[in-house]
Amino acid sequence: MARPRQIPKFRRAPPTVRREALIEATLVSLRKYGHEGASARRIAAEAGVSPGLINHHFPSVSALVAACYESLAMSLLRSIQQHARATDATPRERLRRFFEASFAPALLEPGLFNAWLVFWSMIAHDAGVRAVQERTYGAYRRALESLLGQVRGSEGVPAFRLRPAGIALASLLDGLWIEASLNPGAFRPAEAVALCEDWINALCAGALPSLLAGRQS
Amino acid sequence: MARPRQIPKFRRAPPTVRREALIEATLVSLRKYGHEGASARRIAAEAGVSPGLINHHFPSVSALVAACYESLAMSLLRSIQQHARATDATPRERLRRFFEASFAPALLEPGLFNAWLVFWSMIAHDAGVRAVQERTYGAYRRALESLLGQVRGSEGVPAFRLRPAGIALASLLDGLWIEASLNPGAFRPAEAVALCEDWINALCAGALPSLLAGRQS
DNA sequence: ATTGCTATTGTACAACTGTATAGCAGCGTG
DNA sequence: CACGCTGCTATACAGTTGTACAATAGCAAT
Repeated sequence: MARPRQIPKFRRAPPTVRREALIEATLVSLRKYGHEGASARRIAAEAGVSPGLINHHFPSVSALVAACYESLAMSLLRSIQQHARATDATPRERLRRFFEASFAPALLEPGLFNAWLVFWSMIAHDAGVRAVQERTYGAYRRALESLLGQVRGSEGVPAFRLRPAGIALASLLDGLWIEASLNPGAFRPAEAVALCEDWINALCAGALPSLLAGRQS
Repeated sequence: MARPRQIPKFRRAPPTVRREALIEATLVSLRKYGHEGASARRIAAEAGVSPGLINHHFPSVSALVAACYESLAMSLLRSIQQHARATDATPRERLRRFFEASFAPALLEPGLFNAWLVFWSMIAHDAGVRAVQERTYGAYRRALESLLGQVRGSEGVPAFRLRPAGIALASLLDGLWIEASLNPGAFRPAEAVALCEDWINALCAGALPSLLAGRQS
């Protein structure tokens, strides 16, 4: 007794909305299935859509994954930055909040790490993904340099070279994040935060001489 | 005028030798092609052998990749350790040499990073690879703990918690290695070594309080 | 109610994947 | 020289992949 054509077979959506939905579905698929989640059919299924639709909105699957990479990286950075500057705190407190946000449960979820591995492994072969990597890494580095710059202006803090310090801090954060993702039991988030704070304290105490100004290497 | 059957179509090899050759070919293939290099046909082509031979010597391609992972990780660790304890030096010098070996040109070659990404991305889905990861990470951590233990015994060095310190140092090394692999121009190997040395110096100066003994977190 | 634009589907395509298996052939043994 | 063990090849299989394209159909404008 069902009336014919009561429920439509699919719903149209404006390109912008559909593209965003596909990017979101890609993220879910990558988190769930890792590298195999980057397949057109897997993503389409996750989005509840036919595989052909991907090529209608994106030139290729790689381009969709690249868009997903950019969207995710920028969104995470924004969220961490927002958490860091939420209070009118001292520069050191802002850094601490940045660290805390970097090791929040959502960032340590295993699926996120696997998605990131997909992005990284595509850098070598796909120019679009490589471009996203450079852009997002630059933004990340600039965010750290900005926070470090505020700390450097504080009293009693020796002049250190901002750019290398930012790169070094990014490495430390990445290394701890990867270690925590690969080996969940190795340490607790609070320990990672403490290690980052220790590093900052050492930097501000002049205990990291290779980063002090006036040196060449 | 070629005499018939002058050149044989293939050469037999004892299982041990052939297995080693397949592992070596896998390494080359992963370095060259990244994730796509983990295909049975690609590896077989690299080894100059038919695809079916892989399943004759290994239960599956994943098992071959896992064997390659273990072989490579252990070989690299041995090589770094050997370089570190070559001299009858002080513990601090041994650590410095460990760092230098960790950022030698061979370790920073882009292909190596891409091979590593393949290993890591298989951890989530393949139990064999996961087992290798746990074993090799354990060996790596133990090596660092051993070196750190010698440093801790030195004069004027405060008692620090060995295990967390080893994990933290492993994270720092990994983070710098990844940063250098992803972004070759970010810093030079010597800077990475200097950052590691700075960290050790800070640890020995008691400037990393979260790692000092007698604390719980 | 009909028209028309176009987002969407469904399918076809060639190329690829890992693995199983039947038989060929290298090479040590007699 | 012939035998036979077994490492090895070649092929077949059912599955996957990304992309292209004709046909369909949602839905807004009229």
